[in-house]
Amino acid sequence: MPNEPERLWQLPSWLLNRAGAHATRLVADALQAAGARRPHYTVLVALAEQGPASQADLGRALWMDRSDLHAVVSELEAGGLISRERDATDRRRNVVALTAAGRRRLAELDAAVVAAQDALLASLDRADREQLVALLTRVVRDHAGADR
Amino acid sequence: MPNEPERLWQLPSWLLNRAGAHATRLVADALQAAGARRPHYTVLVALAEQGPASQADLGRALWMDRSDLHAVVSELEAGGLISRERDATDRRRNVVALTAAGRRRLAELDAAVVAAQDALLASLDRADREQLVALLTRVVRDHAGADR
DNA sequence: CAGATGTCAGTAATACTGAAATTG
DNA sequence: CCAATTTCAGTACTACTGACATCT
Repeated sequence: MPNEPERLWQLPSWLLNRAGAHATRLVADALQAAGARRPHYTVLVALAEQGPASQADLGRALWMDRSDLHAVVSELEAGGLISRERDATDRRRNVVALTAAGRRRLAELDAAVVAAQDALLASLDRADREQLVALLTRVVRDHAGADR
Repeated sequence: MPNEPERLWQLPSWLLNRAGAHATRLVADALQAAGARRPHYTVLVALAEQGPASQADLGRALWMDRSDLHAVVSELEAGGLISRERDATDRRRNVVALTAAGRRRLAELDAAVVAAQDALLASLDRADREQLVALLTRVVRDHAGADR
């Protein structure tokens, strides 16, 4: 009979991984219905908020590897959701920007992702959710100083 | 300049994934120094707590796939940390149990994992940590009913 | 020359799928 | 016959590493 190992249920890293896997599944399923994956959505959100940016800046803002970001940006460009052009003032950089189609697609994805958050946190009321977000933010921000 | 997209920092699933990735890295590094990986530790903990169990029961208790569990159990057996024998009363099952060497190894790994938790939650005091564990437990437990 | 950027190839670890063989 | 268990082969996604060419 499968008992729940209490030591694991007291281990923050294990709980984070389990909840994270759960979240990943819910969000991925929601995005898949719209033909996108998690990193694609993340990049679109960042571009919508801070406007055009280089791939290196996006990587630092999103904690994504340059290499993975390159693949995602290429796919988004192929789908016409973003534009990618050489920066005239610094020709090492690509300037990545949302297109009108990208903005429309993001609106669709947003609805799906919001619904997934609700499913994920169904057992928590509004105050609990804010508590959780506040605590996680501190953990993530604390680590953010480590690399960049 | 990489700004932080506020919408992502308000998104529970994103925070969970980031904090989870952070936790995974810290724990994996700690375990690697002792020559183990995360699932190995998890299986050892479960066996130490609930005693001998079949692979199917371990999988359900730990939320691990049968297929992945098979690989982990094989590696632990090769290292002499667990024993694996056919169940005489139900010959479909393997009875997996800790060996003395496994118990010693677990004690070493425990120290490393506890240290990793401290590094992970460095920015939270004791009350905050308990709050976080309580909230995550509710999220995970809520989802637990979904499959098993 | 040192450093940043984008690109490319490849790897490790996790989560998962589908199927076969054995047993209850 | 149906269901559970173990085993096996293979896939998808994420995270990461190392290298290279280009540009500042």
